[in-house]
This record gives sequence, C-alpha cells and structure tokens, in this order.
Amino acid sequence: MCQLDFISIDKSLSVSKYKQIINSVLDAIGEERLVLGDKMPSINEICEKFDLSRDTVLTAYNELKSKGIIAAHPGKAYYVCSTNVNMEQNIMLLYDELNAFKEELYNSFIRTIGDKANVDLYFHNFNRKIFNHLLQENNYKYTAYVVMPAQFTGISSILGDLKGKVYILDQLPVELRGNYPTIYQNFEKQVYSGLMEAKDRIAKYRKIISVYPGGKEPESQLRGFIRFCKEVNMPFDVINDLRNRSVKEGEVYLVVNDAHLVELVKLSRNQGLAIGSDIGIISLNDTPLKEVVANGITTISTDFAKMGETLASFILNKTAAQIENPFSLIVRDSL
Amino acid sequence: MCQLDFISIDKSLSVSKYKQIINSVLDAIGEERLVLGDKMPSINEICEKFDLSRDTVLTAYNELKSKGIIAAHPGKAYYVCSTNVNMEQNIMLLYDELNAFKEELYNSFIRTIGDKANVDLYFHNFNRKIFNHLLQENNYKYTAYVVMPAQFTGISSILGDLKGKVYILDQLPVELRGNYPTIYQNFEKQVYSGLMEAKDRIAKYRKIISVYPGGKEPESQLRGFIRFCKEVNMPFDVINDLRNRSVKEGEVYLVVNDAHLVELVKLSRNQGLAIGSDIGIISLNDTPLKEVVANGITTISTDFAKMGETLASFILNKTAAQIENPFSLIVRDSL
DNA sequence: TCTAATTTGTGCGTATGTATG
DNA sequence: GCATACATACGCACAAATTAG
Repeated sequence: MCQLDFISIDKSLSVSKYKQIINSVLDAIGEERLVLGDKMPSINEICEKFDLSRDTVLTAYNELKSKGIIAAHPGKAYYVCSTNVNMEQNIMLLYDELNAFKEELYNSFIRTIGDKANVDLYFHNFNRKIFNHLLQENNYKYTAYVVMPAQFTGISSILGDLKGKVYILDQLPVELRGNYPTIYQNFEKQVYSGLMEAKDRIAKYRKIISVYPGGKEPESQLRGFIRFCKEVNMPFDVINDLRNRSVKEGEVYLVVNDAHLVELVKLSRNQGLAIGSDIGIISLNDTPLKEVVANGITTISTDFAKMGETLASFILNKTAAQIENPFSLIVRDSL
Repeated sequence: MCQLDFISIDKSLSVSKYKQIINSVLDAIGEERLVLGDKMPSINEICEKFDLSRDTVLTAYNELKSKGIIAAHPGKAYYVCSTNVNMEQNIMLLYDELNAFKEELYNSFIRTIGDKANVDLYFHNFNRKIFNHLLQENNYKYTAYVVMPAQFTGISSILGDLKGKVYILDQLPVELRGNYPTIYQNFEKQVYSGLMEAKDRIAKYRKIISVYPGGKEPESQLRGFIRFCKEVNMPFDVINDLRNRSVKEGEVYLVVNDAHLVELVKLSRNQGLAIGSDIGIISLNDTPLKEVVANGITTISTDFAKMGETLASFILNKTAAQIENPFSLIVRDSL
C-alpha cells in the first residue's frame, strides 16, 4: 500500500486525465512529497481509487518513464529514479498598462528567465472587468500567474482559485498582504525617503508641488509626499494636471507621469525659467532617456531591471517571500 | 454524453445551418446555460442528432474557435474557454520586441478598436523559432493575426496557413509584397526624404555619421542614408556603436537606437560640444520625451498613433490595401 | 513445485478532433 | 456535403513477470 493523496483528478476539466496524473506526480516531486527511491502507487491502486482505466494510468506512467522520472520493475512496482524535473514553465504576466518603464521590467524578466519558460503578456488597463475575465479564462492554463493588482479591491477570491501559482508585482493591496509571493514597491517610503535624501537641494526652493493625476497612481505616493512636506515644514500643493498653469520661480515639482514631465519642461522653457535653479523637477520612475532630458532629470525610482530579475528568480526557485524592491534617488541637474 | 438541447436547427429557415449552431451556442452562453469550462457536445453527437454533415458542425465550431469562445482538445472534446460573446474580433498581435515607441502604437490601436475586439499581445524578440512556434500554436484561434515580420525570410508558408486573416505591420519583406493587407514603413524613403528635408540644416556640418547596429534594424534605412549622402555629396560614415568614440565638432549623427541617443548626448556634453551647433543629432522614431531631451531632439519618425488607428480600421472594415504609413521630419534644436 | 494474487506490459476497439481530397 | 486517413484520449481483455504461501 502506498500514499495516493498527492494525486488529484478532476474529470470535468479539459485537461486529459493522464496529464493530470503526470502533473500531480511532477508537482509532488517539486514539493519533495515524493523523493528519490520512493515506491509509486501501483497502476491498479490508482485506477481503482479514481475510477480510471488502467490504460489511462499506464499512459501517464509511460510518459514519466520515458522522461526518466520513474522506472518500472515488472511484477514489483514503479520507483522514482530521478527528481530532475525541469518542468517547463508557462507564465501569465498580467500588467496594468503598457508604458515606457515596463520595457525594462519586461525585458530584464525575459532575459533572466531565458528559455526556461514561455511568457505571455496581458494588460488589464485598470479595467476591473477585464482583469477578472482574463484571470478566469486563463485559470489552469499557466504554471505561474504574475499579477499587477493596481488598486483593485476584493480580488482575493479570484486569486485564491490559482493558489500556489500567484505572484504579486508592483502594488500590494492590504487585503493580499502576507498571502502571496510579492515584489512590491513601498511607494510611501520611496517618495518620502527619496525627497528626504534630496532635502538640501529641495531647500533651495520656496514651495513644492506634486502633480498627481490620481486614479492609476497609488495614493501612498501622495502620503509620502505630504509626510515629507510637513516634516520639513515646507509649503506644498497637490494639483491634478498642468493645464493653464504658469510655473513660478522658486517652485519644485514632483511629477509621477511622463506626459506631465514633458509639459513641465516646456512650460519652464516658455517662461524662461532655468530648470535646476529657477525651478526644480523630480520625476518618478526612471527611464534611460531621462538622463538626458533637459540637462538630466532627477528621479526617484524603483529598480525595474532588478524587479524583473527578482521575479524570474522567485518563479524559478519557488521563493515565497514578500520583498520590497530597491529604489534610489538619482540626482541630476533638474534639482 | 452531453446536453444538446441548447442547439436548435430549422432547415427551412433562410439562415445557414452552421450559423444556427453558432447562434445557439452564443445564446446559450448569454443565458448562462453554458458557462466557462463546460464541455461542448461532440461533432458526432450534433451531426447525428440533427442529421447534419460533420463539416457543417465543424465550420460552426471553427468559427467559434477563431472567436476565442471554445477551444479544441483533440481526443477529448471542445470546451467553453471564453464567455465574451460580444466581441466581433479576436486579435493576435505579434510584435518584434517591447520598446518605448510600441507604447503609442499599441495604445492607439486599443483605443481605436475599443470594445469591439479582444487583443492579445505576443513578442518574438527576433527569434525565428519563437515566431514560428507562436503562429503555429495559435493557428485558428484568432480572427485576425497582426504580424511584425522583422527581417525574417521564408515565412510565406507559415502565414499562408492563416490565409485571409493576416495583417503585416511595420516591415514588409519582399516575399510578402502584394499578398497581405499591410501598413508598412518605407524606411529607405523615410530616411532619404527626412534627411533631404533637413538638407539646409545638415549643411552646417562637415560630416554625417550613421550609428547603425544592424541586425534588428531594416537595412533599407542604411540605403536611404547612403543615397542621401551621395546625392548631396557629403562625407559620411557608418559605425556600429559609440564605444570608445570621441565625437568631433562638425559631425552630425543619425541614430536609430535610443540607447545610442543617450550615449551620444552624454558624449557631446562630456566633450563640451553644443548639440545643435557644434554637433548635430537626428534620431529615428519619435517618442514624447524626445521633445525635451537636451533642448529637443530632431527626429525622423513614422506616425505610430496613426499606424495603430489605420490597423484598427483595416481590421474592422476588412480593408485589403497595402499602405505606407505617413512619416515626418520633426525639426528641433539638436540640428 | 504448484497456485493464487499482484504486479507491469501489449493488442485491439471506440470515440474524439484534424486534415485532405 | 461525403469519404477517408490520421493523431489523441480512453477503455477492455489478456499475457508476462514477480511474490507469498
């Protein structure tokens, strides 16, 4: 007699039964519930327990045998003879939207994971319906689900269906805290610490203004901003956009959105204000081009390349941690 | 055995039989009598019960498959894999790589096509194997296939399998000319005309240099560059990268790659050369940030937003034309 | 050595989707 | 719309190898 409980069969699924057996075995080996030399349950045991044909089980065992995972000892049993299961991964990346700094994140992830996985990219564009739809439709189709949950609430039930395969990226809603492997940005800390680190340079200016459109961007960025302003006792303002605005000497801006960055640089030039002395600019999310925008834009940014690498290593090594992605202040001439 | 009663066929009706099947299925999904993951009745069951040819049922199932509603599992059955019945189209976008100027192309496409289509995005990253694999694996699963063939050769046979559903984007290889609806860039003309239009400003400089890494970028860009140089009788050079290079006064650069653009601006600054007077820069492919890089980078660029819109209208209106996407020279202070 | 029970292994049949005249 | 050949999924019956008694 032998343990059977690592095998689960759902006949209503579209996945063929013999493949469900194979996957059960590979998963069990991956989780070390089956180890080298273990005796496998006999074909008869399995087909009786799960009401399957012997051939169905045999097909599964044959494929495992041809992969070198188990060896048959006719008249005795099958035994685990290799735990070298480099299961080919099939990964669903569900991003919020496509924008310039996703380039580095995506490409570093692909580079690190190499040919060890097939990766499909989807976007929910901050549309909750699309988010639900995509996850439901692709249930069971991937070995890992990497999700940017943005600021959605009430998604734990959907993600629960994919248990053990979900990775959270970028924003970490409170309700998901502690439940999934996560690589998140601590937006409040990032903005607060970044500004704090640049305190001396910011002190050149009279007033600090955050251009915060709201909606897509995490509110905690705003909290970090306001915490900084109050702590250093500096006059501040929060505005939604730059329409009809005239920038004034002595103002320093924190912009979260690249379209606003472009507008701001143009406004400053039109009004003959020198960036980095008359007015200051700090931009969130670094991209290569920002090093040479104007005379260089000071940025507070998470390390997107690192984030992609960590994500890949999480998936490859089945790491279950929740880690904060490193960020830094990159001082350039705009401040 | 499976429920068949959601299908109704009336041979006396003017509606074709296969469309009656499709409508029955769509209605059943709309009324939630069929839900995600449900097993569909087999082709044999339907054609026996309703005295139809296998082909009739197959035609219906194929159309449902291309709309992404059902998925085939050979040897088992068809299964409901999406309940999104309102989508007219189910589109596969196969891009070469993810980079900053794909943002505008993708987003303008999504914006124009609106909620009339489901759009899935894939990248082949200039890897021919992945390209083939993705197209073969998704054969018959979409109503339209939008492909960036880069510089691949010998792909007409693969695309032929998807006949009537293929759209070519960006680069148009010679072998595909005339066979598929296409929105392409005329790279040679673009570079040649763009430079020609900027002739007077370029004349300020002594020598023109193209930084052309090769591989990914279409060679016709280089042809356009050389044609211009010879026609205006200007000394020119083609280099692969900027490593160990010292830029000299009187040089004007044509850069196709944004990483090189960043390097070039930094090199110029390090050597104390004023961009736009001491040395000139022309960059291919405009992005919003380039308006404010240095004091504005002159670009020659196709209109990516327009390209996305045209693509959407091609698919929605089943246009079969081959059109050149408009491009323009945008003169800024770097020249 | 024989027998019964349990093991793995093989041949054949049926149903399903797929591809091609 | 019909006929045929083919790959996949699943099942039944029977043969061959091992073990316990």
